[in-house]
Parts: sequence; structure tokens; C-alpha cells
Amino acid sequence: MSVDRTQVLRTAAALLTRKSTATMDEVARAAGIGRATLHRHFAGREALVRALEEMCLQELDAALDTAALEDGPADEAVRRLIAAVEPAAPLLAFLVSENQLFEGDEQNEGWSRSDARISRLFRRGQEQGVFRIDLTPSWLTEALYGLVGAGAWAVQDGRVAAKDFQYMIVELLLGGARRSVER
Amino acid sequence: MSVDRTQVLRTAAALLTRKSTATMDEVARAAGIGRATLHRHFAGREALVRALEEMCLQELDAALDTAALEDGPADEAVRRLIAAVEPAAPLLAFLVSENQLFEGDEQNEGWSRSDARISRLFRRGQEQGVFRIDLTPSWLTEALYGLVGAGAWAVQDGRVAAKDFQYMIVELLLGGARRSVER
DNA sequence: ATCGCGTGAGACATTCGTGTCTCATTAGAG
DNA sequence: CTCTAATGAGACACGAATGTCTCACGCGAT
Repeated sequence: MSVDRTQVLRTAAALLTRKSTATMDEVARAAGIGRATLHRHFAGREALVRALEEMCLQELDAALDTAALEDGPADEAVRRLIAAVEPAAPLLAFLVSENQLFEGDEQNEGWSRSDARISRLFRRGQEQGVFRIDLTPSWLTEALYGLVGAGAWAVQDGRVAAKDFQYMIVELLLGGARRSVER
Repeated sequence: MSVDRTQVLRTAAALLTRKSTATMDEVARAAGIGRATLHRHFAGREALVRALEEMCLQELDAALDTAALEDGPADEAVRRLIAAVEPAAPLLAFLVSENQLFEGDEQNEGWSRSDARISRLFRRGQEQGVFRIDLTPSWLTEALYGLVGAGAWAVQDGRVAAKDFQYMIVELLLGGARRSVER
């Protein structure tokens, strides 16, 4: 009888990823519950997005843990990161473009922490001579988000096969970031 | 007395790039005209976005011409392309994410043409042995859009210096796309 | 069997953006 | 200078989405 909050969030994520302007009513119907009930669990649309953001951040955080960014060569850590982050990619893409709306008011603290962790990985790679030093860790982090988002959309629209998602992103990102002797 | 349509479009682009949910009223005020006047020139919000899209496509097309994609080594053509496309980058970023909203209904014909031109460039690079063949031209095109968008946002938020825009994108994209002997 | 809590459905007021209209004003052409 | 046409400001109706509320229903615990 009781509503499964997580299930509702997953459904909402799936819907909003495809149609970011979906109504609260549409979200409710997609989750198979009444609009009133949806409202009882999430005070409003903003609260819903916040909850999605929180869920996404948790998954991202978990992915960062899973990838064990501090271990081994930095480029392999990047591979693991992309692989670990793939399931959250569509939601991530949605939230990244959504955050672009919320004019630069306050950069959510959670995002900054994740950014910092990824950025640190690139910095480590540079210090160990694995990555080129002429591209800032900050930019590489942005680029990673950008490529993950582009990949998620490309897959969703069928322009790229889902099975190629990881490979395409990793190869492009690493190929660009990896330092090669003769360049 | 008469309103400069182009000027209005440029202002609208600048505003919508920063705040994609801006009201018609906000757009009008930003352009220094009345909401009624804005409405006389653009039937509605959709018409405004269409006009922006058209403008953006023209600039993109012009950039593709300027870059002379068919001439010389493909990687240098990519450099020229990024350079030529930079002025339109913010607007491009806005429209790309905007189009993502309109659920995959109908892909505007203009975008397909530009996509095809860029895609052709990457294909040419592959055929000439300049680019790796394990990344599809289609994906490289998507990645280019993604990186340009990420770059535009990063610059707008001050995470990347504007003067580094071209370099960061070109280096990452080409470094990843360029075929290097020992890989 | 009964009770209580969460739920679904719907009604309702409110807010917000939009689109249309009017009217006074003014720039610019003739 | 005069007249025309476009503009700015504001009023207005409309639709969509939101947020709140009520009420009947049914599952699950007691």
C-alpha cells in the first residue's frame, strides 16, 4: 500500500530524462500513483528535482568509490570511472543541463565535492606523467561531464549504440588527455 | 524608431544562454523594448526560438564555410572549425540542450545538414589516415558539440578562461581523434 | 470483523506566462 | 510642419501547472 519512494524517483528520472518538461501529473502517472500522493512525498517540483539530485549525487559518489580513483595508473582509473558512471549517465545529463538553468546562484556543495574528486584524479595523472599538463584538471573534468552527457543523449536518440557508450567516451577522453611522447 | 531585429535576437541569445527559462517579458526588457513590440516581431516564444535557431544555423553554416573543411589535412580543418564556431558557441549550447527537450519528434533538417558536413570531415580524416577509425564520425560529431557546449558553459561560469576556449577543446578533441602510431 | 492510515480521484483557488487589445506618444518620412 | 506608422505601457482574458483540500475506498494490522 505504501509508496516506494526510491521506485518513484527511478521512474521520475527515466521520464524526466526523456522529457525534461514533464508535468507533476505526468510524473505521477508514470510512477503509477496519484498526483496527490506524489505531492505528499515531494512538496513540489523543485523538491522532486532536489531529491533526484541527491539520488544522482549518491550514485555518482558510489561510482567514484567503486572506481577507486586513487589506485593504479590514472588512465585506468578514468576507464573504471566511466564504466561505473554509465548507469547514472542519463540522469546526470538531465541534472547538469537542469543546473545550467539555476543561474549561478549557489553551486551545490555536493557537486563541488564530486567535481573535486574527479579533478584530483586528473591532477594525479598529470603529476605522475600520465596526462598532459597543458589541459587543466578543471577543464578535463568539465569535458568528462560534457562527453558523458553527449554520450547519454546520443545513445538515447540512437545515434550511438549503447554497447559503445563506454568505449567511445573513454577512448576520446583518454586519447586526448593521455600524454604521448611524440606530439 | 524601428526595432533592429538582429539586435533583439542577439540580446535574446545572450540572455537565454544564461537563463534558458527566461520569460518573454525578460527577453523584451533585456532588449530594451516593450513586450508588445517583441510580440509584434516574434509571434510567440516558439517563434523566437525558431528565429534564434535559424540565426544559429546560419552562423554555423558560415563557420563551416569559413573553415573550408574540405581543404588540407583534416585535423587542421578541425582546428579551423572550432575557431570559426567559437562566437556561436553559447547560442549553440543553448539550442542543443533546448532541442534535447523536444522529445525526439522531428530532427530539424538544418541541423542534419550541419551534422552531415561535420561528420563528413571526420570521415575524410579517417579515410586519409589522420583520424582513428574505431570512433565513428557520428560520435565524433556528437562529441564536438558536447565539448563546445561544455566549453561555452565552463567559460561562462569562469571555470575556464575565455582565451583558452579554443585550445582546450581542440587539443582534447584532436588528441583523442588523432591517430598516433603507438597506441 | 473492525479500525486506522495511506491512498486515488477529483474539486478548487492561485499563480504565472502568454497572447491580444487599446491608447497615448513619438520618431521619421514626405 | 504634418501625417503616418511603429512603439511602450498597461489592461485583460485565457490556459497550464501548481499546491491545497476533501472524501470515499481498501489494505493491513489489531
